[in-house]
Amino acid sequence: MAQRNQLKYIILGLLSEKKLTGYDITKAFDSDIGEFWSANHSQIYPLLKRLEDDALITHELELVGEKLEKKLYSITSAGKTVLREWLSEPTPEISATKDEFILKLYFIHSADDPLLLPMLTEQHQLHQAKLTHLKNQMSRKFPDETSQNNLGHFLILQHAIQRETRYTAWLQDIIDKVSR
Amino acid sequence: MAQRNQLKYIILGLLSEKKLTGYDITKAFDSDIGEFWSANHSQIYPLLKRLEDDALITHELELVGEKLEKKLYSITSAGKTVLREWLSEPTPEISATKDEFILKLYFIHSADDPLLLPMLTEQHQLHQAKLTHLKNQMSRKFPDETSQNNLGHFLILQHAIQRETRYTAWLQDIIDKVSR
DNA sequence: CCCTCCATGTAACTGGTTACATGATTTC
DNA sequence: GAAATCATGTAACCAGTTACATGGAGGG
Repeated sequence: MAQRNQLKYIILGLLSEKKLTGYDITKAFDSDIGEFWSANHSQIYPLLKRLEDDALITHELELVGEKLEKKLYSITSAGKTVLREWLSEPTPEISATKDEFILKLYFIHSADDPLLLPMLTEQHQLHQAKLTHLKNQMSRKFPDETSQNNLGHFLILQHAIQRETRYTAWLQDIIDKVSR
Repeated sequence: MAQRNQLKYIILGLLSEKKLTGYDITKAFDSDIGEFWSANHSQIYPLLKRLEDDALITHELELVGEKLEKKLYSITSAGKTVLREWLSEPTPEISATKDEFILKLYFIHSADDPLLLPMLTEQHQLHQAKLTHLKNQMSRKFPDETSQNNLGHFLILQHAIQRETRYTAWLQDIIDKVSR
């Protein structure tokens, strides 16, 4: 997608909470944020430089051990303004959910197609695993059902769990009908 | 996404049903397939050329009126093989659902944030509209609840309707809690 | 004759992935 | 001392968007 840099806002959003290195930001996509977005370090480092050029962030050097200097980035007030503006803007797009399985399914015209059942069971397993993972995340991050100072994260997890629950149920339903 | 060309398979899939021009394929993304995928003609035309170079499709010229020649593309048997192989392959990725609203929500930490309620109501309206549209599509395309020779399309519509139903209910639930 | 739709292309640019490349620190 | 992890970058490439560009056919 050659769209308006959304990664930019993720970085600003993360830095608005605390100071982070490029490496920390990269890591964030393996955990929390990885649940619904992805990015590689090769994309992050150049973007950090660009954001600093635009004065939305700055960095200070921190010495680790003898030689290793890491760059601790923090958001500037200009950066905070840009972030807040983005949050305030309307979000009128409903992304086209590019799910490859759904795409394949579109080209399965008949219930008799021998590919159908294997496809369905594979996806069911995947989404079941994802659901389990999400539920674990939920009980790890929000053990006492209070969303504390992290309402957004709580809601997103809740949303994802509902989505995967619905997805697996849908698949199960088709499996039942097809294999009957 | 710089991933394995999925558009390629969409084109092969569409051509496996009937002969189409580049224009027809472009149009397909405004209706049926547009429900879950998007593509521009500027991406389609060069790809058609590439697929023809790879002998997965061919074209014949058809004269319209006096001068206008349109290219009617059809799939070759090599193309059919490639399509079938793609359908047979596992689909082990769960795409990261890049939903900008979800992203924004992640950075809303408190229920007191004045941006929260407007965001929620905006999204509720959008997804409600989408749901209505999908239901219309369903009754237009499958008026008598039989999925005929188009099982895949039927299932995808069903899935999308369930997804949007779930999405709007989730939003409504948060709205109720926040505005209470 | 004008407007809409049919029809096909190219160019410039941005976003994102994969691969290349290097070196320090920590842990076992 | 070896392996895993921390830490930062660049280069090549592919996917996808926006804009540029052209012209015929059909309907009113």
